[in-house]
Formats: sequence, C-alpha cells, structure tokens
Amino acid sequence: MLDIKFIRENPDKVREGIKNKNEKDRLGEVLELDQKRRDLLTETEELKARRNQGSAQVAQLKKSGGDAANLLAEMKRLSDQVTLNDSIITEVEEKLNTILMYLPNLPHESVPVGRSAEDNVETKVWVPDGFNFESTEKVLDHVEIGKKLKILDFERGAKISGSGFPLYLGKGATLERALINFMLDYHIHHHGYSEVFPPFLVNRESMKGTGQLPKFDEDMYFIEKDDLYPIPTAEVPITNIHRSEILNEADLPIKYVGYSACFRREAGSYGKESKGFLRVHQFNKVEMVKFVKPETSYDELEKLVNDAEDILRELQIPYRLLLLCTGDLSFSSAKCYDIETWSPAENKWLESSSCSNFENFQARRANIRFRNEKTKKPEFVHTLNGSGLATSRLMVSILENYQTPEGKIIVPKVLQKYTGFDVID
RNA sequence: GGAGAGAUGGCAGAGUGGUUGAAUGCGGCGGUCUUGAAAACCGUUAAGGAUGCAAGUCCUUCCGGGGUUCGAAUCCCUGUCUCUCCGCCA
Repeated sequence: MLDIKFIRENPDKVREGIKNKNEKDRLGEVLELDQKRRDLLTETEELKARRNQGSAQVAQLKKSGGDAANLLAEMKRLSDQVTLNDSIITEVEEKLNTILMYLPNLPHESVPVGRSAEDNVETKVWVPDGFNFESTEKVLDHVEIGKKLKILDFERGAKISGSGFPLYLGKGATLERALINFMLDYHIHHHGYSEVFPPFLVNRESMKGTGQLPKFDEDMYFIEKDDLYPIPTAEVPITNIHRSEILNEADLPIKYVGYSACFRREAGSYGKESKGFLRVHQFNKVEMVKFVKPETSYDELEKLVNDAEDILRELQIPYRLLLLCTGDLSFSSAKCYDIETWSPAENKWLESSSCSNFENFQARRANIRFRNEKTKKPEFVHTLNGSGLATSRLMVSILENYQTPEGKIIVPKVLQKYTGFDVID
C-alpha cells in the first residue's frame, strides 16, 4: 500500500509509476475521496470535542445535584449528528481504502522502463566450466527421462488430484527431498538465515498483508469452510510473522529461510507451456525473507540475489539473471531480479527464482515497523524475499543437465550426501 | 466437538458507567549523588489521525466488529485468539 500523504503530495510521480507498471490509474478518485475524508473529519472532530465537553458538564451537574435535562436534550442531538457523520466517514474510508489496496507499488528509479518480459534486461549469464550451449547431444526432456527412470509420474499425479500435481517416486522423491534439505542447510549455515517452518494455510489478513489479496483472489485456492487460503508461497506466512509488531532496530536485519509447498490455481494456463513441471498447481520452494532498515534494502536485495545464485553455482547449473522492467514487475515489488535456469531439452531458460524488494509496501499493509533508536519513533521496515529456490523448474534443469548419453542421471556432487546415492538409473 | 475462564501500555498487573489514555511495579530514557559504577532519589516514557510554518490544539484507540447511553476499558450481542477440563485424534 502506498502512503496517502505521499500520493497527495506527489501525484505525478505516482501516476507515472502506475503507468509504467501497466496498471489502471485511479488517482483522481483517490485524491477526491481523500479530500472528502479530511473535510468530514475536521467537521466531525469538532462536534466530538463539543460532545466531550458537554459530557464532562453533565458529570459536573450530576455531582452537584443540578438539573441536566436541557443539556441532555442538546447532547442527544449532537450525538446523533456525530453518529451520522461517523457512518459517512466509514463509508468514504472504505471506498478509499479499497482503491488504495488495488494500487501497485511504484518501481524504483533503477528499474528499466518497459512494457513486457521482452524488455527485461539480462545482467548476467553463468555456466559451469566446460559447458556448451551448442551441445548436440540428445537430451530427453524431464517428462521423458522421469518416466523412463520411474522417478516422476505425472499421469498418476493427475489421477490422484488433477493435472499439475506431480508425483515423485523412488529416487526422484529422495532427490527432491535432498534438494530441499541442501538449500535450507546452505542458507542457514553459509548465509546466516534462521530457519522457520511455517503454516501452509493462512487467513485473509495474512494474504492482504503481503499483497495477494484483494487483487489476486482468482489465483488463490480457498478453503471456504474455514476461511483459509493454501499459501502460494512461504513469503506469505513468513512475512506475516511480524505483522502488527514493532521490532527492535538492533535486531535488524531479520533473515528467515523456510520450506513450504506452494499452491497456485494457475487459472487460464494450458498447452505446451504447462507440460510436466513447467507449470504446476503444487510445487516445493525454499524461500528467504528479510526485514531490514529502509536505507539498506537495495544492498540487501543484491545480497539476496547472490544467496540464491550460490545454490546454483554449488549445483553447477547454468543460469542467467534478469532485471525485470517496470511492465513485468509484480504488483507489490519495487525492484525484482529473476533467476532462470537452463533447460537443454526445451532449449530455453526457465524461471526458478524471483528476488524482490518491496520497500515498505508490504510493511504498510501488514503494519510491520521498527523503533528508530535515534528518533524513538516507529518506522516501517522494508521487506524483501526471494526463492532460494523453487524445486520444480530446478529439477528440470538437473534432470536434463546431469543426464548421461545412456539415459542415467548423475546426482550433483553437493546433493550426494543428502541422497545417499550418486546416480539414478 | 462440549463446558468453563480470560484478552488492558515494551512486560507484569489494577481498574465494573463520568477529569481513566489508563493506578502500581519492572524495564527504557534523562538527571541528582559518585573518581567511576551500583544503590537510592527526582523527572520522563503508547500508537494512529485532523489541523497548523511552527509551538500547539483537537479526535480516536484498553483483542476485532456491532449495540445501549449525553458519556463505555467498564453494560449487552457477536467474532477471533489463549488457558483449563472432557471428547476425538496423526
């Protein structure tokens, strides 16, 4: 959520940011409602002040045994007016708030302006020693090799739940588990994150806090009976750990890493793009979340990206880094890097991680603050998060990049102590 | 799922309709004393909003929502959460 004061004072900046994000501009309505609200408040608060004075007078009169009948009648009228005004104010505030909740975060000035994914900027490509994009070796895609080695079974997953719910079998299941454990351990021991294991179902407030609601209701699974949402990412429960709290400045930055299953409806996607792991309703992800002081958040973003890259370098998976342009930036984020891993069979890059700085957009929604030691006043923190990483697309890259000509899979060296085997055949 | 108890400031904990935004204690901050520190003593210490150049003034908030009343932390309804007991259960 954007600061209404900032909007009021910088309407042009806000307008430009919204436009660059290809979002709908409802600034006129916002400014109008804001003005209306303030006018009503001023008027009503004056009435309330009079009511408070009157009430004190009544108390005084009663104590001294005087007659308060006339005063009480006048007070009644006053009070009715206040009640009426309050209900109008509530109405105006609700309207204003609804629009504000649908306004996107503004892009940071360092983000390239662009319309779509075409305009994203590739900032880095990393490949293991001896890697060659032009390799002519025949590689089975992850669905074929998964079936052949009996480690992935998309058909039976579909039978159990529906399409997009992968079933891992045997060494495939072990490899998935190993990958998750490796990534968690690495972030905990090499990057200083503390581990959390969050709930996978969250309430409405949590979903609003991180920005999934109200705008993206259609993308979420929802359990109506209990009013709970299966999480689309661990970002939601982990960021909400500190909802409505005032943190100690000395404790910042706070860095959490946690695993969760992620549930996404992915309504409207179909065809080739959704084959196998490429687009699924349930996948596994290790997520990093940071709460930081505002002036450090862009440095923290660079570190966050590097933490995610470390995993790929350890796994020896080719990847590239994209700086997203304004038009491809998500609703809540001010700046975002995507990390894409290489799929030789698809002959393209697959998004495996997304690392974002939300500045205080989420902190405002979720009311997450810290007490500034100098001013003694609470201020909003900046929140960041990044996948470190999602296993599904990463698994595609592993199964394809570690394939031998005979159709076996070599287990990446760093995962071997987690799997207990070094080859899948 | 059933029965009961509870939710108050950073923490603990008073307060059952009228200067209670809230006693008291702890903690924090500033000061006195001290060579320094501790102790003791004194003072200070919530958040959000409206208005104003500012000083300030005013409004709201005692888990959330609704109600009664001139006036609600306090009374009524409702939701959520916590605790205790019973039931069920990985």
